[in-house]
Amino acid sequence: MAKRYWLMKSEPATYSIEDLERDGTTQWEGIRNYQARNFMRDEMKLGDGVLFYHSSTKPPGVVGTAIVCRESYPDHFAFDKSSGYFDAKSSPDTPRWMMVDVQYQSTFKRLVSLVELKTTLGLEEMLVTRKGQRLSIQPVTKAEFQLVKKLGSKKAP
DNA sequence: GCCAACGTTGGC
DNA sequence: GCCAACGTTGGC
Repeated sequence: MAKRYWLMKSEPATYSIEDLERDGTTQWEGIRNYQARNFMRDEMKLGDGVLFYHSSTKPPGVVGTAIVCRESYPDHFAFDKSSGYFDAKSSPDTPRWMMVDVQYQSTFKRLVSLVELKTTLGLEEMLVTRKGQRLSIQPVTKAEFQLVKKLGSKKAP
């Protein structure tokens, strides 16, 4: 199975690339959307590349990269009544929600903004650029991953 | 199984 | 803070 590539959104107020750099690795808990869960459960494999995207910020955009370092397992925050991610319909016997762990890889020299993704030849097809696209985990192509990484590792265009 | 109501996401 | 887009829920 060839290595695949993903874009994962996070609100920096909740969890930022700086947090990931500090922690080294993190659990990607709290995904409560079936499509996103299915990507984690069925398709994200050890070693896959991740574009780390900051959402709900000015401006939103890709800020670094990470690597999938643990394949899917139950999101136990769904079992914890005191967690904001609690879901009564998920239990240890029949877990509804899954998560993966990701490992810090790099912080870009500069943010590659959503506007730039939309206007860069070769990136305009990325799901994140589409109106109304809210999926917090999205597949990206190898070419898109490499191009975004290249843009982010250079100073402003 | 339809669909209206509601909640959430996330850019602007 | 607004609101468009979309997903989920629940009555029927």
